[in-house]
Amino acid sequence: MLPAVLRVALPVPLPTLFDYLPPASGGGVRPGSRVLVPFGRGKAVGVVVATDVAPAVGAGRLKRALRLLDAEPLLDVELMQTLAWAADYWLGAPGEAYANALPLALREAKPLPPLGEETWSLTIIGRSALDAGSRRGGSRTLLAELATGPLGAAELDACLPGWRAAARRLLAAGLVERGERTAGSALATRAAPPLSVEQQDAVAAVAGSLGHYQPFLLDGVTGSGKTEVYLALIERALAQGRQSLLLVPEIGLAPQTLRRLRERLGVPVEVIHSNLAEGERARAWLRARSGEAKVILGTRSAVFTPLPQAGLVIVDEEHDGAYKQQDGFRYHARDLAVVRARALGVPVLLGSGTPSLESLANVEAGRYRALHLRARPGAVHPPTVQIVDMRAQRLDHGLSPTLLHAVAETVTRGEQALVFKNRRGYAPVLYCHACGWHADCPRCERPLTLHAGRRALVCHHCDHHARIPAACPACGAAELKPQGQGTERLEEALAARFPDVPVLRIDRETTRRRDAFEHLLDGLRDEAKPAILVGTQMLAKGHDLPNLTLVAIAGVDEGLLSVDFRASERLAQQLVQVAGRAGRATKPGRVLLQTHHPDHPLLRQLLAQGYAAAAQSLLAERRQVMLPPYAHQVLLRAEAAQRTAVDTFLAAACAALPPGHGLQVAGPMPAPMPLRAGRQRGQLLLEAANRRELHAALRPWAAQLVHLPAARKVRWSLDVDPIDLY
DNA sequence: AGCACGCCGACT
DNA sequence: GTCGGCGTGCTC
Repeated sequence: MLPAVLRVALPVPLPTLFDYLPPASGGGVRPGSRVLVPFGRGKAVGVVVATDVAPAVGAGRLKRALRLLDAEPLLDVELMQTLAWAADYWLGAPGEAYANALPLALREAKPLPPLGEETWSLTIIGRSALDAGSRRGGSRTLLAELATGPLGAAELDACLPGWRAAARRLLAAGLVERGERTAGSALATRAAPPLSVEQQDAVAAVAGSLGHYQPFLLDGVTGSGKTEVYLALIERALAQGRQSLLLVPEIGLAPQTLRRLRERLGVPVEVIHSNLAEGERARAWLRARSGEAKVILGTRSAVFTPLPQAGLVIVDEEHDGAYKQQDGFRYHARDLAVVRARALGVPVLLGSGTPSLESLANVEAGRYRALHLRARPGAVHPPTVQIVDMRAQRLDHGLSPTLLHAVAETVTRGEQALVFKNRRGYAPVLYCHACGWHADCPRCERPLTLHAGRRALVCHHCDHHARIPAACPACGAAELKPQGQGTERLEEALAARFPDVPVLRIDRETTRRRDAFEHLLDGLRDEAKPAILVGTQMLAKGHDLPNLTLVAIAGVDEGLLSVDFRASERLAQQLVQVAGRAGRATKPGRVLLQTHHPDHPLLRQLLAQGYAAAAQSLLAERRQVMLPPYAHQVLLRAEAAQRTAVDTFLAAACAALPPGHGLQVAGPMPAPMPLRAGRQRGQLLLEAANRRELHAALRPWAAQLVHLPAARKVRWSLDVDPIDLY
């Protein structure tokens, strides 16, 4: 009789699973349990995916697993199936899919951390200290956060980074105390605001599907109250004792969502994202697994949270590219959320004011049901949008008189203006008027961005830094001119123009510290004082600024001219999202859009008919030329120091394609950025109208690539449904 | 991905 | 004479 053999997924980027003899201590090994195994010269923690398999290698090569780590499987059947599906679909290494699903702390051969969560609360003197306002800075903020009740460490991490220092001080002073929270601690709840008819309809539609799989696309403009719909549905799920998973695209959006969830639902909300301390992340994951956690809020990786009592899955801002992992195991959390919902037998709600063309196509095909929120309850009128033809105006650092005039009017009224430019730094090019030389990155052959504040030229592709030359290195001319505008330059120009109004720049540079962003915005939220904000797309998301009435988009032409077929979709989404910042409360909003292409059909249609119509046109174009979502793509990328290594590998990969595959093949060809960080880059794009055929052909091919001799000389990756073709 | 083995340069 | 550079090969 054959010995019982375990098949184990190990955290290595190989397409293989590894077979082991069961640990000496005997049975009880089930799929979903972790085992510690000898691997190579060391040890590794793996997940058992099957027991009693026929070994894939000779019995003599089998090693014995060292130890069973979980008496009860850590991953349930549904999650195991979903992970297997995901590894197969995204042509990933199975071991990497499992590694992605487990918090780091659970990938170690240690006992599981206890489930109870560290909590902090105000003492009586703490409350009087808060009322008396005797503390300052971080301590004061922490006291204020705790005023509504005890908070878990994870929640504090999310809403108040760096809170531990303050907690230590306040603990020593006896103003706060530590506790431990287990299931069922009731929290204060706030009553739900009355829902609009549209919101009620949306809630009723999804609630009617609780208990079985049904995807919904909730299409609601900024300020239309999508979050209230989510909250009402989570309440319905809670009433049935069911768990809800709410995904948001980035950590920055978590604190405000968390605050609202916490205020409204009388249950602890778990937060899972990659900035969380690993111990906390593991605890939150385990509380979800135990069913104790009823509401889980998280970013991309939270899609792997176990949900034994799942009731509902929600993906907020579903169009956001942050849901796609861009290295290693390249899964898409939104798509995986839908697959999980199907496996779990629960409804899934994808929400966005600017839905992805993929989701709109799914509505069109009858796979998703569409729900609409058209009204903006908070706003009297939708913002008025006006195109400013830059060709007809004399520009001051890229700002037209019309734009400057509008900003002046706004701040004179005591209101706030946002100037949007999706470009960091001072100027994207440093240029010599005498000979035409411009500063290029030696490792990417792309223009270096001038950063005046840092007194450096910086490559935004590889972070290469260079000194600013005093004279033109080519012809010796004394004067080099910055060409184009970044946020830094706009900030300078606006500060010079409006010396009496605070000008705040908000981009990756000014918000390096995680809390800085929130602090900057908090200062603008309450008081009705004028200000000018200059920023990149960081400002396009979330963040309610009631006194912001003007959004001035300083330039979008890069998006109109890009070769990437997704650029126009992204541009439309970005414009609508950033325009949505204007006039959210009772004041009417105004949007100005500077462009050199005022007659561009996309802009025209977006303005005249809105996002939905523009998206339909884009979809029609995609259909006509058979691009996604009407065709399916897989991209093989490769890079190496030598171009020949890249070419050889891609040629070999191309030759290895199964004969008669019926796929469209583009390439091998240089990547849109053929040189990056000193490495030569190339790609091979495979396309098919039918996803099943594409996968059938590529599955064996992908497994074969690892064994190509040429593969060892390059760094390569496969990207299924790529969203970026750089 | 790690990790070791394995052959060729500048150092105590 | 060694320490160490990273090419190549393997992991059940």
